[in-house]
Amino acid sequence: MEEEGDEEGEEQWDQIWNQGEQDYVAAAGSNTGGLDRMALNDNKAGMGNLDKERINKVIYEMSKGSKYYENEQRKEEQVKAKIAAQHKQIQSFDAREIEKSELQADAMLAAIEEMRDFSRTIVHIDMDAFYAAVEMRDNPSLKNIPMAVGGSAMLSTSNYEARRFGVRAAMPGFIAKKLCPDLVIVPTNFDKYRQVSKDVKEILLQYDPNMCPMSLDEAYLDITQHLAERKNFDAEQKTFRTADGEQRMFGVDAEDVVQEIRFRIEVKTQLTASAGIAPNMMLAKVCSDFNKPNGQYLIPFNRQAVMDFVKDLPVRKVCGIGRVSCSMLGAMGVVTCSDLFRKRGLLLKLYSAISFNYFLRVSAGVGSTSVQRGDDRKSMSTERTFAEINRPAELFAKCYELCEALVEDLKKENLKGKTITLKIKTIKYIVRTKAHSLLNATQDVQLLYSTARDLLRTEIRLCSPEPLRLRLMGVRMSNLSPASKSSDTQITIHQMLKKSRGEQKLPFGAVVSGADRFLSFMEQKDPYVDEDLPGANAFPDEVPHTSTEKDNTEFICPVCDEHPEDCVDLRTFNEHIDLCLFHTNDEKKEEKVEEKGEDFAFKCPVCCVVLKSPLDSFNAHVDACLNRSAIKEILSEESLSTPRKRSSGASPFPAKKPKTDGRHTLLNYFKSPK
DNA sequence: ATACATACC
DNA sequence: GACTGGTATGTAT
Repeated sequence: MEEEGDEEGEEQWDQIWNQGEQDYVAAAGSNTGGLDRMALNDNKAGMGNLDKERINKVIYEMSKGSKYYENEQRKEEQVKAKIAAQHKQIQSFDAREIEKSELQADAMLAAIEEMRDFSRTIVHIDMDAFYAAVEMRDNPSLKNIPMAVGGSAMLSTSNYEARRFGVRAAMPGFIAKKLCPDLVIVPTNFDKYRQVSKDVKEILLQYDPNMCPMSLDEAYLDITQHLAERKNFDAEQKTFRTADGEQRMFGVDAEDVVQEIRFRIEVKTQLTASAGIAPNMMLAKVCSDFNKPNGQYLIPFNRQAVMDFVKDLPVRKVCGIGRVSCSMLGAMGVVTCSDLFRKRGLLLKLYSAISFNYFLRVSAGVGSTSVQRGDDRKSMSTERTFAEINRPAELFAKCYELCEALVEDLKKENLKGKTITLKIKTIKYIVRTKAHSLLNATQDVQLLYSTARDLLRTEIRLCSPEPLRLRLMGVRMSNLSPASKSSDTQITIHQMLKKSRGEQKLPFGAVVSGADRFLSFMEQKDPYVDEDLPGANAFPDEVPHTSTEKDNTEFICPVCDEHPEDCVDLRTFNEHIDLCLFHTNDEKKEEKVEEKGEDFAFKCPVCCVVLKSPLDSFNAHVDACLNRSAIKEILSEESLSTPRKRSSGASPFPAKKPKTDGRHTLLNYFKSPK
């Protein structure tokens, strides 16, 4: 959407259009402690009346010294280092090789020129300050006051009143409040935006059935076909009226069509949109920003017009060239698109073929003319920011929560995936990702979790004995494929378990969690009972948890995969996990893997069922047995309030305690806390 | 294949 | 005090 993080105000760029370089220089640390990336980002449009000095100072004052700011400094250093490395590389070139590269670049440019295409009319539609506009529409009292949509942690967008104060999308609410104490922050209402977006799309589809929405508030259209058909339209087909019945007839040119589209959007939604019309998507996108808000701009469909447009266009305006690329390019004197051409010899030597080709295309004003939307998603993920979590038990529980959420989403789209990626962000804002690919794609929570859990466990161990202190965790599934049904290996396990179930001691003990948010998990049906299969309900949920079973409640450690007998309550169990993390390493896991050769019938150490299945399936089974209850149990309020400590004892297990009688189940433990 | 960075909304 | 969440892709190893 146009209120994206690196974007800004929407007065015409007239002033800035021809002074990119100045802007770049001016951006460097004024009042921001020298940290360019902290500064208000105004490189895409003029923010004429803004007191940038003051705004940057406020942002800096609010941020300096924070963990966030320190991380930004770190990243800034990295970028500087990259620029320095680039500089060094540049110095190692001699003029002759640059000339040679220029010739090579010219050959590539000729090929690009060959592909230049003016046959398509591409339109980019972009709703103005979308979320804010919707909120203002539905609550007129917000209309003439500075307002933003989002929360105190982060804003999604702001209205134009607020932008005058420097309040913008991707700015934390508390800083925005500092910049503009009267700012009203309205919580996001996505359902509403989705509905409005749907209304807009309905209109757009009439001009291009293959229209490509990029988000709730923007879309690309190829109206070539419509323009051709429109020649035969009668007056009525080009006539639309306002709610008041006022009529308006539109012409047959691209600009007329876009006027019509924008008119219809406004009539239908009471919201304004801006639009760009150009021979390709790259240019159309830039154009839609040019006369924003509530305006449109067309680039004539000939080479000269395109080259004129691109000549002084700051590279930062181009979709795909962000803050960092802009800095890197700026460091070698590339600010406008024509600079990309001037420096093509150098760029060819510095950048990869992909990047260089992209730069050349940009310099020539050539972009994609095909608005086909790639309908195959590549990945799906869930991530959450939270107040610091550092205790392993809570980290594992959070991980499980995310896996559950992700699987729910996967199932909505009937997808399964092979590669699982765990993402963590420490309280210092350092982000790490760890990935592991399975042999087969899955959409099974237990299998997903068992993998994510291993990745998390490794991270916890890696920083041991220090706790892993996180502010965010995320789980992603990639390598996706459609989830066909019965071929899933999990089914095999389901069936096996069901077969043997009657003879087995039930694998799961009574499960109780003090945390409300896990109650639903506790109540959910046994994941190993597949209702779609006959006999699936032979053991309804209520039955397994007999009093006998409860008496056999076991605490399963997510680290060592054992259920130490002496863990009779959550406190001792937590101590066990901590010790376990401290004392064990991945050797144990390696051993286990070796044990499991091909074609090896293996007895689940938890539920005693003998399984003969692929390693991943077996692991899934064991992990399910191990974790179904354990992860939840350890999250009680009691456990959370237990001070975190690691004893230095040699044994990974807590001191042995006498086994309690049947009444000392987790359930009872919580019903009558000590 | 994995890790990390960049970019966009 | 306090700085998102989801997806794609490029780059390096």
